[in-house]
Amino acid sequence: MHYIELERPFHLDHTLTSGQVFRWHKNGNVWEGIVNDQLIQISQKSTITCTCDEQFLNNYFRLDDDLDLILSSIDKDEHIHKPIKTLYGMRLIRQDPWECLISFICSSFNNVPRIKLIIDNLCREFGTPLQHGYAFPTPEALTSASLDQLRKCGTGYRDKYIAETAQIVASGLDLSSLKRKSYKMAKEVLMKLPGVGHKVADCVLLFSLDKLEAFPCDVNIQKCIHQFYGPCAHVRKFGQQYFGEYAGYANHYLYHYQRVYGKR
DNA sequence: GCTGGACCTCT
DNA sequence: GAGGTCCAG
Repeated sequence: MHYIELERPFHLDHTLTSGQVFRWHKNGNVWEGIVNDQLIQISQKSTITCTCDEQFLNNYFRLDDDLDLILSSIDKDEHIHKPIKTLYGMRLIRQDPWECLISFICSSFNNVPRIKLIIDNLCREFGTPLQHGYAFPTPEALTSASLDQLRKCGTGYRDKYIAETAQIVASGLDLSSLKRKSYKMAKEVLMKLPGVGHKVADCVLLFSLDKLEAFPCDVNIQKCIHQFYGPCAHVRKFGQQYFGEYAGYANHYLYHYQRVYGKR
């Protein structure tokens, strides 16, 4: 067990409950999740207690991002200021691109509890058994699954998207290599995959491919933007231009704040 | 490039 | 109705 004193702002609960990852759950005050085939346990009081080392934390939770600098750059008005104050310390996570891609293909026209259920099922049925739980299924493992098996996991009409995308990735599409491409180029590649439109592509770019200018537009974000900044035809374009190179952080603060505090 | 309808599944 | 995408027109 590692005890780590962080000098940078970090709020574990906000980060893990903000809807960017689907395989973490909280036992008492300890978060448990499987990342890269490893069971990670982590809790936060004044310091971090974790089964993983500091290097893992820095990479996975993007502690190398200068959060204060980023937040001050997106802190343009009262509408974003409130989420920033309330959720201060929330960070984007650097996920595995493949897991992120399949997770967000499952997210279309769906809700978070069901997304989690589908992913749990896929891991149990097609993931390598580990000491505690299951690894996320490999592209090859999902390629060998029948549509019927996928659908039994609760994927619904997304079964064929998953199967076809797995086939393409297993055939040699290197998702990680998209990190070296521009936002625009990487997005073009992603949007050729079945089940991947603008929104899913932007989630994968933001949460796993280091494209912090990505601005995923779901119904919540559209509601926020229209409510705060008036009707505009192109919400994504507006968000990226208004908030700049860290638009993705602005997006996620708005999104999570809207989900937790914006319900009426 | 834009618009409207269908779509698994479960509350 | 739920964190959209696909297909036609």
